[in-house]
Amino acid sequence: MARPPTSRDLARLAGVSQATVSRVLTNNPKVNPETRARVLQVLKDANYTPNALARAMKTGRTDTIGVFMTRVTSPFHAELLDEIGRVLSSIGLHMILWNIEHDREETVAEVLHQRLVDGFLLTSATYDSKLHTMALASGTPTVLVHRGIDGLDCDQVVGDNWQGAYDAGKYLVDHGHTDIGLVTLVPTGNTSRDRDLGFRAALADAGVKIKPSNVVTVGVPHADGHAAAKKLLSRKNPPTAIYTVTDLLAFGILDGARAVGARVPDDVWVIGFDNTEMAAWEAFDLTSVDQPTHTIVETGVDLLRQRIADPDRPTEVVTLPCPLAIRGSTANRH
Amino acid sequence: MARPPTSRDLARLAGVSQATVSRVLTNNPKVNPETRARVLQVLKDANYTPNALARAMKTGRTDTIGVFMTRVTSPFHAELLDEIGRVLSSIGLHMILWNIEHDREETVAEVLHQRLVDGFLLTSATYDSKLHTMALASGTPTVLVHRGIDGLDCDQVVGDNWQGAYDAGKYLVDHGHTDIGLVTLVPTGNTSRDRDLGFRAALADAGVKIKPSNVVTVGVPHADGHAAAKKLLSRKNPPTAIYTVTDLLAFGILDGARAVGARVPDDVWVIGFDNTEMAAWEAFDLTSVDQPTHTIVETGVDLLRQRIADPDRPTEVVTLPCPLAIRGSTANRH
DNA sequence: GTATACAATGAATACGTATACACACTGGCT
DNA sequence: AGCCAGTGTGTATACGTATTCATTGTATAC
Repeated sequence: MARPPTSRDLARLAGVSQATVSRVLTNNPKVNPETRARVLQVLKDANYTPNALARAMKTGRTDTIGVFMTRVTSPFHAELLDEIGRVLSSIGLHMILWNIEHDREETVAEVLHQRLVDGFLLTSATYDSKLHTMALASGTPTVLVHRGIDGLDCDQVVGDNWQGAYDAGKYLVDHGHTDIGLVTLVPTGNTSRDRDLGFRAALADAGVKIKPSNVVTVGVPHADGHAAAKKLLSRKNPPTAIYTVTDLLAFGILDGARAVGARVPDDVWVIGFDNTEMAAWEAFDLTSVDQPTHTIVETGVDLLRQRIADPDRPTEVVTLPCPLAIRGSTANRH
Repeated sequence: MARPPTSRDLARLAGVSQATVSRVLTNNPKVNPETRARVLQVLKDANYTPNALARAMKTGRTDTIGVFMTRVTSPFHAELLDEIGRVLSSIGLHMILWNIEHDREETVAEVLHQRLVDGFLLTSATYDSKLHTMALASGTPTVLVHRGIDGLDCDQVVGDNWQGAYDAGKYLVDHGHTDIGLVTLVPTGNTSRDRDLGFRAALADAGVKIKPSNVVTVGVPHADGHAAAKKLLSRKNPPTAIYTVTDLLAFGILDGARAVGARVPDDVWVIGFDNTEMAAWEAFDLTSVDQPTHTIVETGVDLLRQRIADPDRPTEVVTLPCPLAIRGSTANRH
């Protein structure tokens, strides 16, 4: 038991050649039913499992997908990861997870060429990251999910962040808000950019101006939302609504509002983006633009499989609608 | 560029044998410095990375660790996963992540024998799961982190859940509480069991009885904590404090308390377990028993490496203290 | 000047599997 | 009887690397 049995060992046991054992393992039809049955019995008795490495080396397929992600502890990312795991395992694929924050650039570069995985799923493409460029250059099939890059010749599946943000803005304007706060991020990619621009466009289309003092640019953590809300809401004439580009920031904003005694939605409406599970918690009850995580992942994995099967097929960019999920942090005023 | 270059290709380019290239790659001292330099230059020019599969097949080491986990979207689990990723990548190891909920049992069984990884990290050992038994039987080095199994001959690194729970109970009693709610889980493993029993022991030692009606047994989701709090706090004489076995449930309890108009900590104190990052959010400001996640993971990975290096070493069980992190959901009454 | 140690390298092999190829056997057909 | 198509099986090889073994050349010792 020190060394696991090989197909050759079992071939000897079953009185056949190693090739026949291999044929049984790969469901090759050219094998006598009786022989197959006998071999299968031997395999079962020995509790045999083929060595995945040897198989992968021979076939060139590892049945493993590499996933690059950041900030796993962020609620939306955790949900995205969970969904990716669910979809991959449902079709018998393994997942190697790399956290871009933790891994050194050189490590990542190596990984790309090691042929350890059949394809890559990039969830955090940003303008300044070389990751997608390197991944594509490596020749390994690659799909961008959740975050895309304009004009990149690469399969991509993203939510329609611009439209979702636009709808959020329109919703606020339609409900009479004119003094609106925007808590936004320095745009590092399409996602954060569109969630900002779409919102501004909706207000512009409605003739509502955003006061410069109502725009707060922050970092990603919860605490930044908290601070932004305090800043916006402790002024003399605070905005009557605040939109922000992630749920995590929205949670911080709700906390900050509470800290300065502003009631939601009575004093201020709050809208987030991602529609994470937590948005439905009573502590938050947050109106949020929904990301169709399940569909994004399912579509992305499907595109990846297609590209693995045919590396030369034309690239596809899929954009999925992001409908507004309305909850108690906003309320119809009439 | 269709086929990545092999060490043999580069050997030809450098005018040496494949064996010498391999010696350079493995830092074998028995190679002439000049030759080494020349080969290294060629390797660099070709942007070569050794095929990880072939290397793994030859050496028997994949530099990859398999991680089994459940409920990645749960805040504590996400933090645990993040920490595992950080520690593994810091020592150059990859991580294959399997979600026990998603993967079929047969899939898992296969994986255990495929020799795809050098070792396993199990984070969710439960009594009724056959996973740890199967993993150990597979002969692959295995370490249990976060959740352990009593008496199992296997390396384990766990928090001292019993003591942590005891301290939480003692803290409540010491501050004058006598009517105390316990929101608990059906014990599926040591962790949930000890977090229950330790707490009960503290109350028993202090001569405080827990009313049967004050004990609510629930499932894991946030909503269950919410429902439990509503149930406990909408009675005529509600408990003055509620302890529960995870932060996620505690968040639900805080939500439930808010829903029925109970103020925290004025009307009721709340204590959770895990001390997740979210516990510090202002919406929760939750007193919680801290799990030393970083140390748990670091120690666990260290044990795993040691076992990989020497499979016959005696097993170790490491228990780490879980100190109480006090926040605003409890307050000193005098 | 030969024997011996040692350094550096190449040739050959093994890891465990999948598969191209060769071969034997069967049975149906002319 | 001879042929051919088809079926089932074994032999041999390849995937890309690490490593053992053999070989060569060089320096040191007698």
